[in-house]
Amino acid sequence: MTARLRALKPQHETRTRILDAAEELFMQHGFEGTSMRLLTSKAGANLAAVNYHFGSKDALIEAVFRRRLDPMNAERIAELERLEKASAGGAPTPERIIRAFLRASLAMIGDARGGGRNFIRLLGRAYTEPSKPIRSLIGQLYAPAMERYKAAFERALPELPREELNWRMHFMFGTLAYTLAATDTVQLIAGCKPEDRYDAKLLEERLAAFLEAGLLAPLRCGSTVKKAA
Amino acid sequence: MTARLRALKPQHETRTRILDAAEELFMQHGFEGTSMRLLTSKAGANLAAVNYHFGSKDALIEAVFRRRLDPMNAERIAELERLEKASAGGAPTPERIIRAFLRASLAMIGDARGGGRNFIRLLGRAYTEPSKPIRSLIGQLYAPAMERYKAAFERALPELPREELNWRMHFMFGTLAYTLAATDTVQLIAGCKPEDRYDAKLLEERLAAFLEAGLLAPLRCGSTVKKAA
DNA sequence: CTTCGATTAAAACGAACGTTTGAATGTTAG
DNA sequence: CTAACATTCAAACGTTCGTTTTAATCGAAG
Repeated sequence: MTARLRALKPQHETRTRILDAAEELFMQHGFEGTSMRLLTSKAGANLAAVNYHFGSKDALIEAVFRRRLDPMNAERIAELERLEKASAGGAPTPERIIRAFLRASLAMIGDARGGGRNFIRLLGRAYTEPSKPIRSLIGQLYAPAMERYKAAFERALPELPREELNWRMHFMFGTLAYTLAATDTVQLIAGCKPEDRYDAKLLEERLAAFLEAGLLAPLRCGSTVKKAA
Repeated sequence: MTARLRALKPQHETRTRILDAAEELFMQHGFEGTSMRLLTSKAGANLAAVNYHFGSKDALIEAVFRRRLDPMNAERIAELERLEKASAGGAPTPERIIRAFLRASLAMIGDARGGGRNFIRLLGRAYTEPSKPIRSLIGQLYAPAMERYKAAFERALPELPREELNWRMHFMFGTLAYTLAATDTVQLIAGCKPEDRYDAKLLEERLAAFLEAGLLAPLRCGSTVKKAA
């Protein structure tokens, strides 16, 4: 009991140092490209520390995602519920829902010191990660928030066929993931000012405008989706 | 001279078998996750064959991309030039430019037998690849087509600020890359019929509608982008 | 001070990696 | 047939990987 308490502090210090180092190195070199030796030396820990504290490299990867993704998704859901309460009965507008979803990601982009930026870029990469366990972990961690937002969009866009909504959410998610994951070196389209790239406010405006328009795009069959509110 | 000619057939057989196997395995397990032993055994070749024919694993990776990307970008540019010729002087509409760009990617999605589908998904992953040499290779291979399309969009949307266009092209590219790379397991938003996922025609309609709307989205400052034609 | 549990440290483990080597093989020109 | 060539093959190279082991270190409780 007490023995566990006194052990918590130093344990957590090393644990978080490892998590921070892993976050950055996984982002820079990928999971397989990051060796335990490089990782532990960057964290200022012994080579065996990862296996002692986390059990294995795979368990460390999972811990890296859980540390940030759990609170992030909780925040996303809270933001949505706040929004729904504010609109008292009626459904929030698609734009507001989109902005609520974006906000948690964009807040982390601005957090360069705390490592949030590293994580958000790492996360963007994880969606296209070859390793099946990692992808299913991400999917599983995301699922609750995803369900809530899907339901919110369905209520906001009752005229949009469900299947079309699925696809458009897929597209929206891809745009966000790619935008976040893209690094300075993958500038296929040159010309974005580097200082703007991490400006959360600017990014939110640009992304929200693009995504809202895409989500509300007219259907090919002639009928258009009426803009709510 | 003649010695080179007679050697070409068997050489190319093994080479293409290796390229095909690499394409599929790189997509499934990533570059670092694919060992030469697994790769060569799948290709029905000796372990040393890769180093004999390509020089190294990295050179093989480059060859995998070049084999498909060079003709694909040439096709993209040809499609655009055809479009510009058809519209005789005036700029093609954004929708047509978008569709021209999509077509080359979507044509490969339909090509499951020839391995095109494997490659297109591999390509989607490569944009967020941690390895710097790979990213810069992709960027370099894409650059010529990218410049042409950027110029085409600039002519089609003279009222859209250049910087905004850069961002929106970035978004569009992300949507496409993510959509192509997403595998069956990364179905964060469930509900897409599996048989629709590889239907090039359907995908083109859905993507074109979404991307065109996003590209033409009204600017926040009040002024909107007029739809051309 | 002693004891005990948690943590750190150094060293070694076997396995798998990309690559290289040198001989065997098959194919074609002279 | 023989010589010359590109290709294939089995084997081994040295390195690095993730993990395990065993001993040292530390900090509070008794």
